Amino acid sequence: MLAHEPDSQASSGISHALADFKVGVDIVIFSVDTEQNRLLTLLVMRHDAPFVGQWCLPGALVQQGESLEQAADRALSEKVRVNSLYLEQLFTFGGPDRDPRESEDSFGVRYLSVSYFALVRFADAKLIADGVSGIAWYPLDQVPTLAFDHNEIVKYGDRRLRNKLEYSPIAFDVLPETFTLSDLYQLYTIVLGDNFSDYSNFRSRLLKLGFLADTGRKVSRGAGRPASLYRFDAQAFAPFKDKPLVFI
Amino acid sequence: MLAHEPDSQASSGISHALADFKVGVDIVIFSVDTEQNRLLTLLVMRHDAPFVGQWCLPGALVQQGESLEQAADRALSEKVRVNSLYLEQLFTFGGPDRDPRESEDSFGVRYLSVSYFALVRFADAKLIADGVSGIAWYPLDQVPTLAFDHNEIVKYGDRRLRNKLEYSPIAFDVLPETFTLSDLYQLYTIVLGDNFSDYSNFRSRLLKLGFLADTGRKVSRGAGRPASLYRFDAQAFAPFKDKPLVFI
DNA sequence: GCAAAAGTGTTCCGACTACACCCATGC
DNA sequence: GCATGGGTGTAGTCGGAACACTTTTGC
Repeated sequence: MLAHEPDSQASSGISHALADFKVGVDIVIFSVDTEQNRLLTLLVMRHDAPFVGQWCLPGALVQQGESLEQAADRALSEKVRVNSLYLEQLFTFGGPDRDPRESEDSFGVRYLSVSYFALVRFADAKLIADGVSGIAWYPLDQVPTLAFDHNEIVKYGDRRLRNKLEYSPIAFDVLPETFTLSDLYQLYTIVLGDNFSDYSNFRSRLLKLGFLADTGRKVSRGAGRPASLYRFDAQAFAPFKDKPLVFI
Repeated sequence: MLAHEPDSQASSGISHALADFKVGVDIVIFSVDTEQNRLLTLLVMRHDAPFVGQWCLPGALVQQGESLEQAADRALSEKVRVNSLYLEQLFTFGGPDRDPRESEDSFGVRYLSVSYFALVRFADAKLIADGVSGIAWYPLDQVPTLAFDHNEIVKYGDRRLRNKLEYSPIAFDVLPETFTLSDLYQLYTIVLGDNFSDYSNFRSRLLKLGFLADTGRKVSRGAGRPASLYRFDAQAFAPFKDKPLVFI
């Protein structure tokens, strides 16, 4: 970047002053509650102006010496304690007037948001309740109106989630360590909507690929035949890396 | 973004000061020279410090009141005059120490780069030679060492180009208004490498999809049977929008 | 036994592969 | 005529869709 120096822009007449920025990161954190078959996203309650008392995405402003990813990690770990984590940059929103604080101090700084997309395991994600700020998992279809342009970011994250699910093994970052094939199928159904595939076809396709290892253990959930517990075998998956469209 | 106020970070001890940013946009501009079967990217010569005399991507620093996309558009139109244009955000690079200017003024501002990905038609892309700065199309496989982390951005853009080509109609933003099926096939071959598909199969698959309209005109290029000129029919393509994997 | 959930197998059909072959032009 | 590139057709094969069926559990 930065092919042009600040001075090279002063050449012509009007208002070519560079904008000053603060940079924030906002994270759409997804998780799946396999018990209740719900796709969840983490929201926090704002307790400062602007948008006091409104829900928004977890986020943080980038500090000196801190990388974007570090800031994202910090924002996340302030809100929830996790073991495994998938994190990926989403999109950068940087138009003027997206943050009301800009107008307050006129020539002041502009706020730019680099959004991130995260996946965590629901079972081992412990929310950090600090007693002050509200924090909660919201089913994706019940997300209220959020502060700033955060609804747009959530929508963007949802799109990415659907796409990723189809051609990369992120499902296993959301599922517990061991899971049944029904769990896996449920997950796909929850995210991609019903009738994305027949269960039995889904089943045989995935097993044929050979990176799901049968643990030998079985689990019985209410009535019906007990299901085998599987484990994702990263070794066996390696050859599929970079290859398109493995799932679904 | 910005769930946390600046003051909320001053709570604990050490250096929690927010970083100050200038934001730049850098564009990887791709074009395809169908005459010579080359995939090209546009580079400009730096004539300011740092990295004087080195090639880099076209870019600009975001000015007050300007959106990211506007800045990208400005950076592009300073260098090349085009009719049609495909523009899409790529990735945001924002780690500390990616720009040597940061260290100069110690506590000074940090430079963040939002990279964009652009496609233009080679035939009607007129480079703007201002007599001072060098500017040139480089074959992608001959791109030299660039200033900053721009080589990384180019690599990223190349990946995106390959992916996009497979499931969206961006090819028609690069090809001339009318083109032969060989032109289209060449384009895919140039970008994706040889033997991605048989020509005759590629041909019938695309024609069957029905969004390539035969103009009735033919063109003869040297020996051999003249080829029909086709046109991309956006209307007819509409139903395929949002559907996965149409091409290849 | 019966319902419920897991797991297996089979048939059908469309799509992609890999060719072989025909057509129109320049020289 | 013949080389060159454009365009058409076909047989073989692979994989997904749909659905019927079997197995193992709880009650």
